[in-house]
Amino acid sequence: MPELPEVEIMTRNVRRWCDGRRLLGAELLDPALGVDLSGAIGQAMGPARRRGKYLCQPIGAQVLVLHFRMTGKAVVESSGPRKHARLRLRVEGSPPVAFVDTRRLGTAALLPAGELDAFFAAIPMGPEPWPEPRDGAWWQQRLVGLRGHIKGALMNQARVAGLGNIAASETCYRARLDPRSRVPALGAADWDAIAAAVPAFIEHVLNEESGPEIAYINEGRGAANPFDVYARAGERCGRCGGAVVRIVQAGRATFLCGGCQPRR
DNA sequence: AGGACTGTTCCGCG
DNA sequence: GCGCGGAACAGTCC
Repeated sequence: MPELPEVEIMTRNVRRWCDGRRLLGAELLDPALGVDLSGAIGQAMGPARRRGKYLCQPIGAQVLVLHFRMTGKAVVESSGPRKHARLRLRVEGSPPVAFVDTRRLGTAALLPAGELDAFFAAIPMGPEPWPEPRDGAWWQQRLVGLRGHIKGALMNQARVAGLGNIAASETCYRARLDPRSRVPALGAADWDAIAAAVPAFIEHVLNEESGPEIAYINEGRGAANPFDVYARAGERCGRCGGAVVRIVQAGRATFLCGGCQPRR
């Protein structure tokens, strides 16, 4: 699924496609999505915003909340209907905007704008790591009490929102930290390194992937891999020349350089 | 054929 | 009670 930077890109795109325009119609192509937009037809759409990995699109007095899970995307259908579209919004003066989601794990909800805060309050989701500056002390405080490895801790949405499987590997790489290091073993310098690595990674992805549609590196053969270690097992580390390896943590793939990410 | 996959939630275990 | 890891969800692509 899209992680924080990809959802940020999609949010900016949706804002450009929808903000200030009227919703002319909605097609629910996958009833399992379970969202009824009939009451929102004709309403003006406001600026989309992001919270964690959620995208929120105001429509009149309501908000459409999307979560993309593993394979979801918000796309503009400028060249016709897309395969795996689950929901299509017809937008005044703009091509349709579709929620495309191959594996259909994504979710959607439509709620009164006034209930959005309560909606998020009911989801265990910590504060945003970006764009507000966060220092090492902030990170240490957010992850205090966790005893597992740092990679899993970085992905803990209840502590800090938005970082996913790729961000966790890439953050550890940038921080020169073995992702298997236990949280209690980290020192002040490690927390500072994490604090610097996270925004650097997010902004790198925003620069690399911004465009009308985010690309999954395992999708087709087109997209170049914008990451330093993710999906680069067997390649050389661009920093020390060591070998990038793939390991499994909690059932998920982790990538790291065996040469320059010592364990704490 | 079998496994992998940018996420979340539920369950059992320690 | 809390934290952790595995399984399940689902479809496609090697």
